[in-house]
Amino acid sequence: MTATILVVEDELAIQELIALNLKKAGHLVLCAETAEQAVKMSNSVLPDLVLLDWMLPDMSGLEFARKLRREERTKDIPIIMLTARTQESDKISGLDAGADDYITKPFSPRELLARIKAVLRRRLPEMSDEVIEIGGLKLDPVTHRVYAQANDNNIKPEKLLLGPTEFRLLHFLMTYAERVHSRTQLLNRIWGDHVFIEDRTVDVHIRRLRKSLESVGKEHLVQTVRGTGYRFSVEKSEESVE
Amino acid sequence: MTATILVVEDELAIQELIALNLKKAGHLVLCAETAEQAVKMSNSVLPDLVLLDWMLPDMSGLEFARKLRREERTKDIPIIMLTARTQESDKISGLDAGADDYITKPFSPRELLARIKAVLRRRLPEMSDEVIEIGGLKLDPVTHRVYAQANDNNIKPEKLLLGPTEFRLLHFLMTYAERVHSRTQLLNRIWGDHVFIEDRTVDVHIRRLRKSLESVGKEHLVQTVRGTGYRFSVEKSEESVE
DNA sequence: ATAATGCGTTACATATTTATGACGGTATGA
DNA sequence: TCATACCGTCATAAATATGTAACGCATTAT
Repeated sequence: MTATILVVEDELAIQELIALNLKKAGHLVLCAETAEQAVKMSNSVLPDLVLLDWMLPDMSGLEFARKLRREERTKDIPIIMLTARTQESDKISGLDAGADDYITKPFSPRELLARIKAVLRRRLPEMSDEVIEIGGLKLDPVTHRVYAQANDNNIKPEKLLLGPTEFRLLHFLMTYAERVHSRTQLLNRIWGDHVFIEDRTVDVHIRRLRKSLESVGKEHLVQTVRGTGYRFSVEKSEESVE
Repeated sequence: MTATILVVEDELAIQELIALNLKKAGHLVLCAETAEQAVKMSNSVLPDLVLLDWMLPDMSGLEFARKLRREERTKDIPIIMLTARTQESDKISGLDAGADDYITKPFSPRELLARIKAVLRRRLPEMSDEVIEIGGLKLDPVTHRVYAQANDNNIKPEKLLLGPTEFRLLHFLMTYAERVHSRTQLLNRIWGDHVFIEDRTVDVHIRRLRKSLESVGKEHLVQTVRGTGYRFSVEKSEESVE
């Protein structure tokens, strides 16, 4: 549940307060007072979510939201609007601009965190800390552990040891199970978007992940789709008969 | 859960009503009509939680809340704000200066109690005075002592000597056993939010904690999760099956 | 069939992250 | 006031994770 959150708010008292609460919840917080700052900031570090004040000195929050939505790199970032008003019309146009949710001031930190969690779960499921269980594998983001249910049904689940990258990789693949991801997609989502890394590196990490899975006989879950990429799938791919 | 609650409310009828309900729920209640009174009161008896009316005759609730947050002794006290529904919400500039929650009047006693309970549990779960016992370790918040049950079953439990920080660290980790915490999270929750302390310092305290645990052969309970943080866990993080 | 492409696998140098012991400063208490 | 306990930081060692290149096999295209 640790996300990078960009807070765009001109009232410093509020900004600080929000930042405080977000940090305490374990998020990484970036702050900006103006849309201009926010743009710069999001250019260097791509946030996972943007908390956006409705009224900003230089550009309206609405406008900034549109800008985010227009650009390829940022168009998928969830946005939560902060507004002091309660008028229905604001709600409409805020959501229109592509905001995922909006909160009217004043709001409690609890409400804020709840909304953030909800939005993240909706837009970036791999960031929510829910346990994922597929194909006899159980991955728990909170305890950071992966268990494999023994194939020969019965008996204790075995614990799986993974390096940091392999853990994220598996988490991502399991979150979007059955879907094929190109190496580039995996690099962007798991390594980050600014990195310059060889596509082939993904192969190696897939290899390492598989090796760990082999120790519990689950290597068939990570499948290669030739010419396309990789996939986590419960169904066996090709080789049927043995 | 018995807590000392300071109620700051100038309308006596409401104050009394609240006090009545809180007492009935087993809390110890302090009442103040003005911020000035409230300050005096909190100087003599440190409350566990403050119920604060938004509008006060001498000082705004907002200001009082800030004052509480500023001072070392009171900065961690949870605050719940009371606001009248009739007040224009956009006059309330932003979050309640660090309020943990807020309730709009009129509210039901049941709602009030529920929020109080939630805030207390959320804000200081590791402050509840319950003895925690996991993995052969027994930590008693009241006596501020930690005992280790000897591994080679039966024989007297050994007492464990810990510094203040190590005690809080262990208390926190045991409270949220099995969960992984990043260094930043640990700093925020155990040291406090405003602190400017190196992440690496956590390592050192973990080291000191482990050293103490070694003396009773329990050091395996505090585990490193590379790239993420630390965890208190009963399960060994090493290999599982052979 | 042969070439071209894609993938799996391994080895390895490098980078990153943790562990640890030492040090100076501060608070605490006798 | 002196002694002790604690704390935060640093330097260095140790551990382990990471990205690449290289090579060989498998699959696909020509």
